[in-house]
Amino acid sequence: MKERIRILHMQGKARRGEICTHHGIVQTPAFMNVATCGAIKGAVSALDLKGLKCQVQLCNTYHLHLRPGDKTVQQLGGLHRFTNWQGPILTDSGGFQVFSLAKLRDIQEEGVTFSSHIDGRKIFMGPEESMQIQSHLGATIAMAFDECIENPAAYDYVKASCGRTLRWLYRCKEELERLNAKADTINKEQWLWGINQGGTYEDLRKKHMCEIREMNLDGYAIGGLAVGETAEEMYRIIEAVEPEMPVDKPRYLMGVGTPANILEAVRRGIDIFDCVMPTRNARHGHTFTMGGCRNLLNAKYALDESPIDETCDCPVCQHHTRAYIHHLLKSKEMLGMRFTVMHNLYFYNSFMEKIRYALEADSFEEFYLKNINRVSVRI
RNA sequence: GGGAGAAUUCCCGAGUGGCCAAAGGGGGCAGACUGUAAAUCUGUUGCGUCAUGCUUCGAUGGUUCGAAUCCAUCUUCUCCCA
Repeated sequence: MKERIRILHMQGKARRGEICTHHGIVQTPAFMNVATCGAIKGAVSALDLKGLKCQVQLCNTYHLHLRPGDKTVQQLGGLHRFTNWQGPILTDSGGFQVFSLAKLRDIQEEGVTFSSHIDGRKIFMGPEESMQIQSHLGATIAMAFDECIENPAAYDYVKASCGRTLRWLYRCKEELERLNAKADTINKEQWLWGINQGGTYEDLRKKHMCEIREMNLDGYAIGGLAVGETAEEMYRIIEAVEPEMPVDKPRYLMGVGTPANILEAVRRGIDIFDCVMPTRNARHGHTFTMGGCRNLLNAKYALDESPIDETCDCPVCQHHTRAYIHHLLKSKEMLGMRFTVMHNLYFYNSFMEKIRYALEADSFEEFYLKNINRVSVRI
């Protein structure tokens, strides 16, 4: 299979590349903006995203299957037409919900039975169901259906789970190939990215990565990180797995993370990320800047007429003050969340852009040293 | 004009002699958040030179070893009958 990422430049393990999809090119390192239910939470539309340097969106299989239903999205022409976002879309497989809905599930070899978080009815999802749903949604990239295990977990459980996730991956690949060949499929070139698991055990991680690498998929993710282990353990696992990852396929670190996590991971060879942090934290007033984080709900901003970040070019920082956004958030006006979400997404997307520029200029290491501590401080 | 009831900490509202600086909720102040959670979670919220100290439950006076709780008077408010 041909390469799925073109590496333009490298500095150490860090890669500057581009992923050429049939919905457009993604310049990497890149951040995927999370639109779980087909919408960025905080009333930010596909139209807005164009002004926020967003390259690619992530939507969720499980959520869209429950509502409005993947068949409905299919009837409406797929996610691109439905949401009017014409760039690349990746759909998460529902595997993470096996983890996050832990109290409502039953995992078997065939698949997982969930209780819907909406009305409690039983939902069965296995590899085939996940692929069928993702095919109906018609995203650019489908993620494999996996089991994400909380860290720390017992070695024997992780080992057995990796075996099952691998068997599920074979089934995912076979099912998606079948679906892509069907006449009525919206996206007949839908890609499949596999997901590495193995908890915090380097040997299981490497073995699993080698096994899924053999399947020659369109991309590879590292999953099951930032779910309980320390940041140092996460970096150690990335370092252990990375040498086993194909160089010509995108490398996706799922669900990560803070700006510092992203810098550390890019430095260890990761290309693409997603995380709810910029959007979720924004809704609670937490905003990101290159100089650190500030919580606009804090009383000290009540009379502050500065923008969120004096150095930021985002649409919000061009027009609105901390005092106004503070008031909107305190009043629980949706506009407040919209503003902080827009700012944070712009921050994440332009943070990735700065990383790309630094890589192109061979100054990534300087960029890393200058910012690794600065971006995390509270201001 | 007659009758009934009520006033509690920033707000609402429990508490009817000691276990009460006073439940619970809201609001305030702060923290958390990593393949989503707008709707969540945590801490804190009379003052203090903080190990048992001080002031506080409409006001004043009283009963009692001890009062937010009982009594008297006053003030304000609500409802009912005229």
